[in-house]
Amino acid sequence: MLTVPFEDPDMMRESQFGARFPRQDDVHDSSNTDHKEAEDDNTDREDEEREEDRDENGLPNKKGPRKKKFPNGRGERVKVRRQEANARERSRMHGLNDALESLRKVVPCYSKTQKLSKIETLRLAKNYIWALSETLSAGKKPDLLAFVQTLCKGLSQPTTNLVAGCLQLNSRNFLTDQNGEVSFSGRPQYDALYPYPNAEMGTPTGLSSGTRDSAKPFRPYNYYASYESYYDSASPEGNSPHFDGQISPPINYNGIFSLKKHEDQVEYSKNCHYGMRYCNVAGRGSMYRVSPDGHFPYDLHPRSQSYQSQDELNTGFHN
DNA sequence: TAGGCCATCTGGTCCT
DNA sequence: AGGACCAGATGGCCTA
Repeated sequence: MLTVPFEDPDMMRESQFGARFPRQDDVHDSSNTDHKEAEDDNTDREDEEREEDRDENGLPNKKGPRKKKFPNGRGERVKVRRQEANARERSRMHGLNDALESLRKVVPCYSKTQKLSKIETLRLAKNYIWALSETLSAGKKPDLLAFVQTLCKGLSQPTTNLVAGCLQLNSRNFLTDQNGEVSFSGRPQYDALYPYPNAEMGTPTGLSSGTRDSAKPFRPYNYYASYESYYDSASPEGNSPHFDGQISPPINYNGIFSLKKHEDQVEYSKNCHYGMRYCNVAGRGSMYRVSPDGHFPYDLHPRSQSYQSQDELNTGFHN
């Protein structure tokens, strides 16, 4: 239950996140609410008094917002409606925040203790969708650094640090410049961030060797160039003035690229802590799950299969 | 202390 | 008429 009953002022003062936020009566008069109630009761009378305080042109002498004048009894009804509207608005915003919290949980780097801000959550989600879309459409094993750089594009430095930290990267490797561009400098802790170091750029989808040779040495790669190749014509961040609202992320698999519907949200929440898990492949209506165990996002598996390592992968992103 | 982030209130607009 | 949605204003909390 997100909505706190409006009738309970004490409850109203506690947000769902535990913080105390002021109500309007706090703002105007923090001493007590009785004064506010008394003030409300006198609304109509005040209107009458203000009516007398006018200049020769009939304009009010007092500065500040004027209260509307209502016939007898109507002011009270307007007040009630305003209170009800406030309650609905609070409920609506709580629902919005709840949805945002759900979004936080399915983008990388979810943390209960260090929550992403609203705007950063939206940016990261957009980048995440973009990066996954690009990876799927490319049909190649991702360059993880490029993937992370895409995730961090346009994010604030603290959020970039958080993402990098979640991936056990040295955040200094992902420097965000003044334009929001993320550039790479330095050598990544490749084995730590890339669970399948055998990745061979250019390996066709589903044809990866699948071997996990963690001893394979890190191969130098032009990460920034790879990253840029993701954006020949568009950027996931607002740096490209043509992106927002005009360019959609790449569509994959015959134009079908969808998150699992919310109708069984419980299962969705259970299975999707890490992020996007299901996609409708080739319009066949089958739900496939991207298996981190199978070198996500290359190997698509029927949803019926279970992957014990999913939680392990989630651990890498969520702390 | 300034700035970022947030919840809340509020009035306006649009839609049913 | 009433509800949903939106944006501006406001003030509290937190952090660098």
